[in-house]
Amino acid sequence: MGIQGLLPFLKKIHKAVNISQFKGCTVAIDAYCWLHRGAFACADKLALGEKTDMYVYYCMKYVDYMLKCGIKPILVFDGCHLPSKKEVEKSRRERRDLNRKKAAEFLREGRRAEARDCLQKCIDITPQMALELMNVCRDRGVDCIVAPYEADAQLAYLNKSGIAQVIITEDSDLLLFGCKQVMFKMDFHGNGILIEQNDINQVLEIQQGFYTFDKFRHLCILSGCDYLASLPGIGLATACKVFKKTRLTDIRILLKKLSSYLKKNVVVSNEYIENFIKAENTFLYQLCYDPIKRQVVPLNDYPPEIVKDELKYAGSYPFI
DNA sequence: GGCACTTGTTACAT
DNA sequence: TCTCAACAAGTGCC
Repeated sequence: MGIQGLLPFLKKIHKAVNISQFKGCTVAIDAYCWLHRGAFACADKLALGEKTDMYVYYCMKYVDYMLKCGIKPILVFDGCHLPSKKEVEKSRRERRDLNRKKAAEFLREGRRAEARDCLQKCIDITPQMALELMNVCRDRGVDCIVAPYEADAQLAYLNKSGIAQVIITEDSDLLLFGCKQVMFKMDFHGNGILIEQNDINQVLEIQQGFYTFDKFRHLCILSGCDYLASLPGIGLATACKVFKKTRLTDIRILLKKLSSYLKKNVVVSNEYIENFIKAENTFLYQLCYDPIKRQVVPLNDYPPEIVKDELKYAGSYPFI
């Protein structure tokens, strides 16, 4: 998930922080991360359909800690699946089904430890489980937002618009969506690591005056992301080299010249280039909910030259 | 040696 | 019928 290896790649700019440093701030949280960890503890009960709300109280432990620190938490949940992710969803479901069948097999043979192992691999967070957490939060006066599409874009919107000063997640994609401050790996003591957008070029080392955030987004997409698989043999380090060499800003032209930058033959089809643009549009214009205006808006304003057709598959064009 | 990619382990809690 | 895994170590390529 996210960008393969992005967090270790940015190690140089990791800052050890404690959430209590953000006293007085509003912090938006990728609720799925906590739900998933909480569900892990009761994977067997969930898989066997036994009643449990352990995952809700796991999440509330974090919420209560933040309230105690004088922080205002906002929990953000995923909404609709992106049309472009249909195939991914299908393969995940198939993998879960397979593990569920294997678990049943192990149980019949009395091999309980192996069965539990498989049950943990087929954890899925249902909308029902998310709803239970939302209900407990709302009873406690804690705000929750369900994103029109992915929570990632919604979290970025809250951060960019100044509603939330910090984002808590485990997904490196949040940096690509344009968050200013993202905290990863937060534990029960509130300890975690902070990555700030302003520090990114300390790692990329693109020549002063030529670095833009667009280049960071481009090199991440090129290295492979959720919306577009990488070209064979290209990861973060190789993608970064390309953007250090060139001053081209037109990504279509840059991609066509990829072979000359890499000094090896890479096939860049027109289809790949079009899919690259669609992937980027998903990072730029995915639909979000503005809780102040009370309406659905794109993460960033549409530029005048945008081609509506390119947005259709990206959950970024309204009224489709 | 640096890099991309594969594989095995851990996560949770009692 | 129901929402996303991440990391370290090891391998093999250029």
